[in-house]
Amino acid sequence: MTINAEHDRVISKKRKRGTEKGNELVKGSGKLVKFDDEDDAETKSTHSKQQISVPKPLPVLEPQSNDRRKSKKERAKKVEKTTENFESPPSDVHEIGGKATTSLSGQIHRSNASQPQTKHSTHLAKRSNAHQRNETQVPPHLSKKRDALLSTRKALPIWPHAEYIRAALRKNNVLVLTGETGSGKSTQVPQFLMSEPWCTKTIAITQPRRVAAISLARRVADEMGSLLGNQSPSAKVGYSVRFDNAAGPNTKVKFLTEGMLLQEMLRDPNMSQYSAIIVDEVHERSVNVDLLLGFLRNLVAETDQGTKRRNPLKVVVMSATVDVEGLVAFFDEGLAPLEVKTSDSKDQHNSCSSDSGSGNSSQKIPDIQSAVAKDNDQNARGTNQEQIRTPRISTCHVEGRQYLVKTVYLSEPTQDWVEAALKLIFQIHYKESLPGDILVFLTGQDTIEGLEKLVNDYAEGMDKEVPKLLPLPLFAALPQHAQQQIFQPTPYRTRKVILATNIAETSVTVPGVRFVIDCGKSKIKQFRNRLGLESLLVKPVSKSAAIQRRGRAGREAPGLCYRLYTEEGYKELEERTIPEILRCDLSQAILTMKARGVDDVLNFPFLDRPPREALEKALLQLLQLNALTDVGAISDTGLKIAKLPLTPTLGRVLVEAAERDCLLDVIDIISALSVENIFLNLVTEERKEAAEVARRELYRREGDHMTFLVTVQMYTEEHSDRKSWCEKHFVSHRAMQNVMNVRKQLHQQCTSLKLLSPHASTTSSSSAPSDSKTQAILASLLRGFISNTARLMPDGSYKTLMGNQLVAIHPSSVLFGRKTEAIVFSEFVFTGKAWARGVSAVQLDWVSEVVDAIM
DNA sequence: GAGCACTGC
Repeated sequence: MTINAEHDRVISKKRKRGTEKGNELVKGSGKLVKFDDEDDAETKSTHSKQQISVPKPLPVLEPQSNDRRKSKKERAKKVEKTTENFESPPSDVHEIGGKATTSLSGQIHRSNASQPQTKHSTHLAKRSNAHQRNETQVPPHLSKKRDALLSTRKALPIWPHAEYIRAALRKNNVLVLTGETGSGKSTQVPQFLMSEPWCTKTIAITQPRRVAAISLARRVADEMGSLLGNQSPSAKVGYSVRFDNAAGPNTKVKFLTEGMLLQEMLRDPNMSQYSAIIVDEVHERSVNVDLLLGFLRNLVAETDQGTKRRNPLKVVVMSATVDVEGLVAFFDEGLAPLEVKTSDSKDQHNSCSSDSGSGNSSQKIPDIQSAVAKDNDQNARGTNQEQIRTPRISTCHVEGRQYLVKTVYLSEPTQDWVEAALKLIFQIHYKESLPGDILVFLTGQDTIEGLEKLVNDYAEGMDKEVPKLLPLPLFAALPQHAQQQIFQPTPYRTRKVILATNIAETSVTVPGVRFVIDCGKSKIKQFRNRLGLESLLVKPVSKSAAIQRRGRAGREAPGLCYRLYTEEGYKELEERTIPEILRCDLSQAILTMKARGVDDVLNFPFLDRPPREALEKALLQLLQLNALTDVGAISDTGLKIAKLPLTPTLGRVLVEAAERDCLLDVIDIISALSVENIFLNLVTEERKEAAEVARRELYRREGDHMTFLVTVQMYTEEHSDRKSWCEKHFVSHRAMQNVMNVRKQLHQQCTSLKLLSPHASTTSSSSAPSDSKTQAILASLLRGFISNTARLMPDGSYKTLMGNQLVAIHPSSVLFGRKTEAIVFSEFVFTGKAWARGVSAVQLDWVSEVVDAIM
């Protein structure tokens, strides 16, 4: 049943029944099977099953005010009690001193350190304090904060492992550290290492996302009693993300995004300013992290052989889930074969492991264990003698802090998980007392908005005694202020229902969630090499993603996770999400490798090796862009492109524009292409029509790219009130601010790459672009996007010039519905149909001109 | 005729 059909059904039913309310919902719903969930969802079959009883009559709800206060008090009591009984931190104190929760605007909501701040006077604390005193004068308010935080730090599961971690890295250059959410690894490990004898320079610690890098840096600065790098020259903690560098001359611990470190690596291949690189959140397996690990493996192998660096580079690889063996083998294979011999390699794998987080267990330092010897290594050397492996890669595992979450499956599979989710939302709402918000994982904006409407419609008919339901959508394209709503305190007698995409899986931590509903699907991007087309389709999630989603229910208290699929369905899921590097267009990654000096990309140490076809396709593409020479070496053009924060195609467009004397215009266009949609997505017909009129002065018949140019130009020329200019034209002000950031960065980089004269004006000509200018701009676009061209067919459809692939102009394009002899487009996406987005009209002979120039 | 999950430089 579609959302709309369901919606109609609901409405008509509501009209008929009037007062029967939400109870109706659960009737006829598939029965749910419930399992007790220990740690391991995979072993369910042995667990006792129980049928969830379908709709109880309306639960009698106690007066909420008392109820809520009482339960809070009770919980507080529980914390105290636990603290008395155990030396280890109470499990209620979740993530103390660990990650700060970040909202999307970068605001930080730190978890309260509810740990009583008693005076600890262990020798560790003394040592730490004395150490700090000797170094610099710390302003009193900073040292006060630092001392207050110390007890919280000591309560972290990772704290007892400090000495082990230090010893491991004194002995070996590589440490693989697994630690679950809340273990404190991201904040503590750099602090453990910074006063080590080998640590004469900076420690870098990478994060996949900007907000994480910034909030962790703030947290660690507080813990160390330091300012941030840009606040004072003496600051010891800093961060570096795009558009925001807060690292100072004395920065000892530097948090940065993976992409930022890769860029630094292009300038300084040996990472000579760092003593250690900590790569965090490796399990997310971004393309950047895969490249980093490959580069680091080579670097470690080089320093292992005593070249280039004075002190060997230390590498810590940190990951949440366990693929220790794989990571250990990965780094070990890079090292030179060892001469010595030893007994059975299997027994050598003893690692440090925390004692279920109880904290006081591991004061004794375990032996540093060795990497597992690889069989094929031995075979390669053609000897029957057993090889000795001196320990070379250390491992360590630290428990996290997570409450138990029960998992509930459907007893029968369902096609309509929107309906199933709707039923469950109300079932939970009627059955479970407050507080406890619901987080629903859905696939996209469409289903989210559909379900939001359904929940609202149903909720209208609820009894007045029943607490209210507040559905809140959450997806990346949602305006900032709307996203902020999930961080607002829940109103009195209300339960929030957050309807989210997988943005809530990693990027945004939603507070207050006790119930998770997981539809088991998500939209996955997959690049098709042969067509040069990326598809975005709804696919089943992996087990690890499902586990991650479930974990969102247990961050503040024990929780419940409802999976809108059967237990059998769960077992059939892939173990892990396919790493991005196996799914994406590799041209940018390959260019980065070439720029970093990797000549033989086919034999680059990939953690997961992309298929040869994908690598070759990317090489071919780079060759076509003249980023590589005929022999496959990086060209001058390629080097320039690699340093730009753009895909190789867009980088090539920019270089071409410099030659065709339209660089400033093309920078404006590319800046607009680099951010999310600059034109607001409008819902109602009324607003859509109003927008059509208001944007008339922006739209250009040449297509989207010239429209972007005019929009950016008019925006920059608006000096009085840009915000109201945006409102007037139904343009996203936030997107335009991002455009201006990118534009400024591109101006700077083009200047330093000598594509732009330092004296050039920073604004493109304000008057409407002449025909010849327009043609130069479109020719530059064609140079990069020559394979993204299509011609009009007699039947009115478009087919790509290379590949004869059917393609339609996307409804968001200003050329939507228009017929023109040929088009060039900057995006080629398949979502049920092949769409061209970012489309410009061109003439066929321009296309052949560019083709001739390339051949 | 109809629609994009999420990061990052």
